[in-house]
Amino acid sequence: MQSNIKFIPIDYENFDYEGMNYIRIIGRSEDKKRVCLIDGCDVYFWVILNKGVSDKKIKELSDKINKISVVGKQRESKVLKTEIHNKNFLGKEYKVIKVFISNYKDSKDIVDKIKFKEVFKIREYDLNYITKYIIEKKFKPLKWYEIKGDLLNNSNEYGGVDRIDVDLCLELKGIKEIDKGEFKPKVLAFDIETDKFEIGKGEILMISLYGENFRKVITWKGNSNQDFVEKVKDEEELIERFVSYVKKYNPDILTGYFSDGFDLPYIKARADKLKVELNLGLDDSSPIFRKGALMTGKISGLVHLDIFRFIKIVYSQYMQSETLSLDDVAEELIGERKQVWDFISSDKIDNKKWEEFFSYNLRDSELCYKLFEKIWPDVFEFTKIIEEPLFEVSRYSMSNLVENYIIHNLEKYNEIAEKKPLNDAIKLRKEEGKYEGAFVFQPVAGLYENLVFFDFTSMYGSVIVSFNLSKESYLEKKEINAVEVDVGRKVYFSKNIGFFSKMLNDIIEKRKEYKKEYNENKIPILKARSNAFKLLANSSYGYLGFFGARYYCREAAASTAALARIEIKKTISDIEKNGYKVVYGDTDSIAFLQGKKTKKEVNDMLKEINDNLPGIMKLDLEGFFIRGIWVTKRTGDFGAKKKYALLGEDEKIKIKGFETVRRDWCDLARKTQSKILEFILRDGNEKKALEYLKKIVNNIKKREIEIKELVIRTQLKKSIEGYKSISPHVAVAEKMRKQGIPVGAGSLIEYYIAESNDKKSLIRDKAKILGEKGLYNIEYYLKNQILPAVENILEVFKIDVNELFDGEKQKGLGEF
DNA sequence: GTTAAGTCCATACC
DNA sequence: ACAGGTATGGACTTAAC
Repeated sequence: MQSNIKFIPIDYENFDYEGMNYIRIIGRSEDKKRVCLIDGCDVYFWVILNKGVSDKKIKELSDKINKISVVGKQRESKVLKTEIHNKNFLGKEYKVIKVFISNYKDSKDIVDKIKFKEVFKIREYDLNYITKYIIEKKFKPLKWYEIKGDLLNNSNEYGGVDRIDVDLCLELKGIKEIDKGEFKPKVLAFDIETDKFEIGKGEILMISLYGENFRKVITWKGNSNQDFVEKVKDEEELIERFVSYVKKYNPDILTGYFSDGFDLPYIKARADKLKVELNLGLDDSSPIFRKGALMTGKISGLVHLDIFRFIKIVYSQYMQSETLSLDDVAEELIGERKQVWDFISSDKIDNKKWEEFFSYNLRDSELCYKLFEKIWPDVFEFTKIIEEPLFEVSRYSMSNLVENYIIHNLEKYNEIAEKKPLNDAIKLRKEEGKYEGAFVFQPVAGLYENLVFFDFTSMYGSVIVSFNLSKESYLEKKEINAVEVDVGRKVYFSKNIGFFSKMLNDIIEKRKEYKKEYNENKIPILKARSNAFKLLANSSYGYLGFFGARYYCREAAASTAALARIEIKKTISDIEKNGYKVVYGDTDSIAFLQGKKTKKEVNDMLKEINDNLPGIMKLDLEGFFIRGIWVTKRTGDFGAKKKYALLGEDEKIKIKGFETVRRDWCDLARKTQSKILEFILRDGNEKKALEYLKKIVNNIKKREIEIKELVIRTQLKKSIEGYKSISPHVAVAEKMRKQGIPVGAGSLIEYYIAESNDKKSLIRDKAKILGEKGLYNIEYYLKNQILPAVENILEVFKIDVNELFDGEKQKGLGEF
């Protein structure tokens, strides 16, 4: 029986049946039914032949390849057929043999048997089946299709893989992409509370769930009068209830915050220990964990989405939050906070406290649900643009996103994909070392008035496109008409525009287009679309220089930086030739003094510069600023780079690089510095700033400052054992560990510096955990926090803060 | 034992 | 290991006396 339905693919999973590869796709129909599709596609790779191999020889080779088979433990795999094609590889056309095989898992073994001198390269045997399938069938994640399929409910075909909990299961017969726009998945958020933070230790105390018209806290602790709390008899039952609620709610997406690294593996570990089945999958399977640098938990049939992972990659660089904790992120993205709760040992919790704990737990799931709604447009757009399954895209690193975009767009250029570098190639690439990067203008410290900022839009991306810099265009030796770049030695690039440049140009064009669309219609989905292309454009340069990239090309990356240096320096000198004084610049931005010139004159100059920029490069007006301050380095008497503060025409202050924006300085130092910068920028002089400083210094001395303003936060970047040098935060982390507080790579260590009798001791010996008794160290906070934060700012006004601090010593409290 | 240079480390800018 | 290089500056470590 055939069915025709409108369908959106959400999750893809491959399986083997009788030695062949198949795919199971889970998605929704237009009428919100959960549908499973079974399908398959050809599995093949390409044998690229050397130039000049005769047709007769190619035929011979094909015949030999056709006879290859490998016998493994699992199955026998063989070549099914071969075809001869003309395809491009790195921009050059070749005769290639398309080799179809029975099982992609054995492709490497088959490839190893193809050893003929006529073979130039063999490629695409390292693409995974799902990627191949999506490319082959053009059946893309999160796009709507009209599909045809034969009913396959609970049959024995395909070994019974269709026996899963869905409304409809079809053997796919045909697809047609349709334009049906958005998709609102059914989402369930979850969060657990435990009495230990380490996976494999402690017990699950409660699990909360939050969905549309659904909220629940399941627990075996305490007694509750709150309607969302459900009490069960023990932890076993807690896990069982959790599973049954998930199944009943029937979500497309189960989401958590850091649930890859904590919630899901924790539940799994407890389920294993208690011998309870964690059959969350639609086929009743348990989550499968992949251990890498980060653990990843996959549930069959529904998408487990860890919001933290996506935010870390896609949002974090544009976020203000100092940590990626649920509390900070929720505050910044949706303006809501977690419920306050101090963790206490579960045996010390009384009934009233349990009630608080339950609602705390539910609140976390609620925030998670709301965060999901907030990030969904971005996740949705990225998935559609990258064309990889949602589960993967939500976890991909930036390089993975770029690379998969490339792989899914190669067909337009008749290109065969380059292979992934193996370990030895990666090692070699790493040994090549760094290359010279961006140019940073040496500023002169001072307070400047009426500044103009220009910046290049997507500078590196536009350099790559304009000069055609990529692996395919890179020439081993000089050729006529080639682009020559000096990166310490001369390197050359062909002027034949390659697919990499074309693709990147396309990305930049789309970014422009969607940005324009968004400006005309400010809806989240358009912003997400524009943002996704911006991110892709901005990271393609990093991708060129990334050792793990298929299209890694150190020469192209180095040339991009070199040409960007040349262009910004040229532009600086153009601006100077127009009679302006340039005061700063970093990579793609230039700051100069407007002087007596009008805004129109500035804009005219901008236009003229743009008329003469190469290729698609473009300089933009970033803005006009009323004042700006640059300071000297603490060591040396010349201006510090990457540290400045501006007052915009909109009266807003922008602070870059200063301690104010560094989270490893105490709040008091940061606040004091930002106030001082603000006084100076707004008033144009230092008088009020100095008064303010004196007040703060006085307060410190009188011990009127609260410890919480003096807390220093430093992240532990690796395990405690990994440190060669024991800095204060490492010493504090060690102390915490001894007290049984869990700390590890990634923990943000909080401490303050206390008074100590031993004057010679190191700072780390005076560092105390919050809550540890002690008086804050006046000398430390004056000399190591406040003074260094303000010294170079006031120096611009010829004020030696040291004198104030020291003078005070001689005069007693005198002046202060 | 003290001090200056060197190293490690975290965090920022773009 | 999971985009790149450039830069500041604190605190510890080490070398030199």
